[in-house]
Amino acid sequence: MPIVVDKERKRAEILEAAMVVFARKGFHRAKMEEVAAAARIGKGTIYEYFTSKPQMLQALHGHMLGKLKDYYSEKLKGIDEPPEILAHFLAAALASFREWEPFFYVFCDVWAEAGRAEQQNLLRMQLREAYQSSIDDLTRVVEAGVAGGFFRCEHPRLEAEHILACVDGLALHWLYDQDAFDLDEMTESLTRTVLRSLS
Amino acid sequence: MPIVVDKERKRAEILEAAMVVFARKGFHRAKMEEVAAAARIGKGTIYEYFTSKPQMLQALHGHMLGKLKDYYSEKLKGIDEPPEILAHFLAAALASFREWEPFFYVFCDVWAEAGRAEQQNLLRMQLREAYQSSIDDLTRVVEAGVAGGFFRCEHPRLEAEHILACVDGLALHWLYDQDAFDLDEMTESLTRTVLRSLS
DNA sequence: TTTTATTGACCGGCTGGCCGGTCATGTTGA
DNA sequence: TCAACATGACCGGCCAGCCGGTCAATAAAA
Repeated sequence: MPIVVDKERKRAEILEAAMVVFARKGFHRAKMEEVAAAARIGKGTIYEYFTSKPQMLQALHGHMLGKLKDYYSEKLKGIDEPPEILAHFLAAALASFREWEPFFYVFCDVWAEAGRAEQQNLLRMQLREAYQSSIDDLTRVVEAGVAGGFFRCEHPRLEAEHILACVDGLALHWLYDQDAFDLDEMTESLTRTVLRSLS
Repeated sequence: MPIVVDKERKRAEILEAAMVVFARKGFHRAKMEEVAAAARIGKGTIYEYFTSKPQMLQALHGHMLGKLKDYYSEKLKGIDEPPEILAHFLAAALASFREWEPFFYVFCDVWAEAGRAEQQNLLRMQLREAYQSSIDDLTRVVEAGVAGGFFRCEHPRLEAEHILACVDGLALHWLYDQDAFDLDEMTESLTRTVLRSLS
């Protein structure tokens, strides 16, 4: 039998390379050849794993969502009280700007692409689902806090949407004006604001 | 004298056309020829008014910032009390999603481009300045509210940043999942949350 | 053990089409 | 008549995706 390669593993390696290249140059400016070079493979090999450049972006998006999800569950492991969860979530979110900076650049491309695509577009659906699932998670935390007597809140879901929007908006502003932000200060003040608005 | 054209006016017309095309297709997929067709002029004529495609995006961005600014000052005209100003600002902001929808699509492209560009890049500087000036305005409103006894707030600037981030984040989410948002409901709840966090 | 056959993995040169930008050639109206 | 303006055919660089082919590793046969 011929060489057997761990396809899954290699695919992930290519996606890691793609993330670096896409993040730096932008999806449209990045060349498949550059991605290949970054992954130390030939251009043609990419097409053994992905069918097209847009499909690769979609795969990369899924890959990163998975990693971010793992990151959050790691950061929130073993924390039970809703106010604590919220505080750690916000801290993790803002810390992720630095830790996952390349991802947020790619996210800009994804937003730009998905917003224009038709509703059934895979990338767009993936984005919607990820967003809804984040909102769901956050809503549950707020509801648990209300049930436990930690929070007061009439519309947990709307509150969750505000929080998530705030985090995403900060990510955006941070990306193009990093110097204007002190992430630690921002984390502290955001946590204070959020907890206050829930009290 | 030969034909005299109102250059400024024509330039603005081209930018309006560009906005429509860029919004629908995205900056990179949009062709200069399409912009020209939308503006009912020849492709070559575009280059009488703009030096390149990226420069055109930058000009468009400036154009839109100006229109948005006018829009806000119109909406906030004659309103004096800080809580009122804030409420009207938020209402205007969320209403602008619908009214200026194309602009927000273009904004996605601008974010993606500017984030990757070097610090001195015109587009990036324009974005930074617009952001800082919005923050400044909002900070002044909060400070006035504190001075007038309407609000309590220890860090007006940070609070202003949260508010603006929240608005921008909502714009983003709304763009790719409009069905998930009831803008009126969102306006009401956001206003409530913001005013509560300042009380 | 050596030889041959088989197959999956990998590769990079090539090409067709695309598109930003230019410029030679009008066209217009004072 | 001519300056200002408009134009679209054209050019040249670029790049996604294709495709013909190589290679490496094993299995099977000798």
